[in-house]
Amino acid sequence: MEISSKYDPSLIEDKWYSEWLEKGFFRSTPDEREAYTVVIPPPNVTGVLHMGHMLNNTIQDVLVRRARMQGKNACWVPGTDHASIATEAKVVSMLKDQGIEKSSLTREQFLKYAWQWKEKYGGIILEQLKKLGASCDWDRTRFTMEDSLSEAVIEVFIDLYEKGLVYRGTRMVNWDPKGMTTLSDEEVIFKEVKDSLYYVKYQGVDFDGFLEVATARPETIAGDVAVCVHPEDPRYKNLVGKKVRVPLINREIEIITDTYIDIEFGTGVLKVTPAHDIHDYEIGLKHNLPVIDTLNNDGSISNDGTLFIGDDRFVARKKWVKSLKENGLLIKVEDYTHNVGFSERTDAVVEPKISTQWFLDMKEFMDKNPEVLSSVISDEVKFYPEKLKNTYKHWIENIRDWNISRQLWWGHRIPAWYNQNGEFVVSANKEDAIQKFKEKGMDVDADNIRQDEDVLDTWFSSWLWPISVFDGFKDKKELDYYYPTNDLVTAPEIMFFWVARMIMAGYEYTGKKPFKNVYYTGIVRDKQRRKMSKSLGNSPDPLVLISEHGADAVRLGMLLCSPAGNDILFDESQIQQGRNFCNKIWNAYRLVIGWEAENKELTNYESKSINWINGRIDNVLRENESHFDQFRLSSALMNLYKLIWDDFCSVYLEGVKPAFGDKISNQALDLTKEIFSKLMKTIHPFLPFISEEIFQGLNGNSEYCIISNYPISNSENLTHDFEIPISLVGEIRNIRAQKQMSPKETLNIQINNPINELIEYSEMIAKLGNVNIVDEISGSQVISLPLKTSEVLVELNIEIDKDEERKRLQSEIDYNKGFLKSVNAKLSNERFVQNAKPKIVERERQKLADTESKIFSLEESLKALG
RNA sequence: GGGAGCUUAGCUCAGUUGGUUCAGAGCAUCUGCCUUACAAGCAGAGGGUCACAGGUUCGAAUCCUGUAGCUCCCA
Repeated sequence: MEISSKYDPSLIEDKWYSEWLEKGFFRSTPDEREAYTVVIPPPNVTGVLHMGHMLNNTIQDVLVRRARMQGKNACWVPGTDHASIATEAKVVSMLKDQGIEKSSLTREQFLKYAWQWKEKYGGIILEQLKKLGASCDWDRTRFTMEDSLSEAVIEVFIDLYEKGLVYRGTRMVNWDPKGMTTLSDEEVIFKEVKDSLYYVKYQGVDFDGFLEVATARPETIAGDVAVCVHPEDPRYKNLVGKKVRVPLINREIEIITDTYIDIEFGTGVLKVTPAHDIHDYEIGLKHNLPVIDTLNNDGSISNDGTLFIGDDRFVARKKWVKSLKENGLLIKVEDYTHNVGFSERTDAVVEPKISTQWFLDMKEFMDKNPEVLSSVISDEVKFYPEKLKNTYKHWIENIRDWNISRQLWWGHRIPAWYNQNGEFVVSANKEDAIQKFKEKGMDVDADNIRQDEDVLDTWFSSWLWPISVFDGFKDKKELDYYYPTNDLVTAPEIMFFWVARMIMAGYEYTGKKPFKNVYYTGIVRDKQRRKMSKSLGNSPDPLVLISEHGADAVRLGMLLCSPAGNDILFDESQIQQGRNFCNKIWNAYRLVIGWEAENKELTNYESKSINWINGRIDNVLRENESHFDQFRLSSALMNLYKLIWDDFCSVYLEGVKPAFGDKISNQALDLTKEIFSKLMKTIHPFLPFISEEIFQGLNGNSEYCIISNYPISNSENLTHDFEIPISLVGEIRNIRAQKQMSPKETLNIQINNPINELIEYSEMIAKLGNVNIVDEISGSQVISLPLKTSEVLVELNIEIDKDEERKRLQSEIDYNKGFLKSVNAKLSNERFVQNAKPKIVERERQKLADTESKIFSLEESLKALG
């Protein structure tokens, strides 16, 4: 049978994936084995796969596959998130394209469209993950808005309300005028923006002249209720308590004092606009000032804004500036760089806004659950990389109440009910609500009860994910087995949104941590370190990459360049490297299955080689255990890459490969296949498809790589006796390259005083170096190579430049003498000999002896050259 | 403004309690090879004052202090 020299992943990937599915290898049910659990960070239900998902899910799959092969009951739970604001925004824009305005629809009509959208696009991303090879238990696929998970969300809300942790309150919140909803603090992204600072005249009422006020937001002037100066500011001391006129509006406001004011900033005078700035709001509360809200929910000027009513805030700003100028009230304009908050989802400039919302009292919550912080500090929940512990600690220690209501329709509707008097109760349904109103002695008219219009923050459902995917709020059976989960693989940017809150929910509702380890991946960037994004067009389509190069190649390309905790700089050439590696393995496979075997003795050399390669494998397995423990997957993969390519292919296979026309002993062939199979198992978590294909091919399709036992390191000792022959081969090849001789040309060498290794491995030296080892070299053109106490003479068929050869030897001697000097210096330093560990001193003595003998041998060669 | 971290080869990064010839790996580069598994390959080579300046030590890429530059997080 002819097998192509080019590995074609398209021929096998789908085949194996469906076979694994069919055999149920991904499925998990509780049994007596140790559980290994991972819950997927649920992607947005209508999202599509991007490079970040690829990295994230490849890592999870590597961990899960390895655990499965280690005999654990591996359970990887997939699912999607309803992503309230993102999905609603998509549906709104889809409807707009069809000429339908959201405002023209009832809640029910809108939700119908939204569910249709979800049915159509929901879960595409999960299908895409299958192409990557993700070994999730698909029977367990969950969705944050399905019935069971929704019930858990409502139950938790009610519970927290009854515990007094959830409250309804009027606060200054972050308002997204584009999404028309509030945002949590975490959903606000601060960016540095170049703006202008306007210096405006506030005319005195009961004094001559005016106050000069610097502001970046002239469009909010109509909302001014005071101007404020620092009590110690000598410039304004005698004006305190007097009045000024609001520019253009002419309303009179008082000059007050507060120590909040920065004397250095602007003119040292602040216009106090409580409706539109958080600090002004606080000053307003302190001084009992009124609130004038000059903006509508969509960011346009409200009736209370007096001027430019209905204009967008940024349009109004320009008009205000123009008008101030025309009226001689604008003194000057300065460039001003400051940080402005933007909505994470819609990128609109966030407006501080006073509104009534639902909050979770975080201080109280943390007092009740101190483990949320202590578990991370003590590594009970371990973060990789560790440095993120600090960030977490800082956030927790400065935590603020969590605004959990959103002015959206797509999501879990808040289970609060209002009577005709505006009083409310919290309960799961209307019937219970009526009951509760009655119990509390409040008026209740069944026809006039209405449910809160708002929905809950998406993260208010995701924070329950590790519990709710096992239906842990109803039934503890699966929870007891799978929870706490083992590893969470996610992006650092959602540490506060999600990771921290899962830890909170975990301790509140199970009394336990939700996971043991959190591995934060980096952000996928392009070669110029730009974040991959749709708008930049620098993000390749992962599915195209998979179809072009194969899933294995993509996985390897992603992982090779993603050291733990670092951003990954993605470049398609890395995937080519992955593809090349697959091809290398493929060709090794072609070689081995093409060998013809016959019944003969295993040679001494073959058995040595087998011992050596097994030792190498054991060594890598041992190193990789610690790499895996530390989530250093790149290092583990690189170890395997070199093990297979350099040790197995370039040294082992080249060494035992029978000469043209010869046959190999069947014992050696069997052992080689065994070694190859072992390597395929070892690499399987990284390259699941090609490893399964080759593993099955080597073993006559009798068993599956995916559920085989992951190899463990058996021997403690790596055989080092290969090193000297290999280094000799290297030197011979080097001479060949320097003299520009063909690799095809066989050279004669003579070994004087051969040390053991050179005798034992003479066959390998001959093969890999393409040399004949003879007793006595006949020619006169000879190069000498000292090797420990032996000397190797290489006979060349070309004239040797004796001067050049002398130079080479001399420089070698000089280098070694220099080295010898430094070793001697150390050893003759009494303080070194006294203070250094004996082992270190002994090492230095050994170096001294080795170098002396090497110099001696080099000098002999130089003499021989005449 | 507050906090955390980083700086090692052209690029991306390792470097574990300070001590093997410790200055490494992969990629890239250069040279020679279509050698019977693989040119998606084989063989070989070059390349770094470990950001800078001090200090501790017998010994510093590693520990301490300062300086510069960069990144991230929070307000």
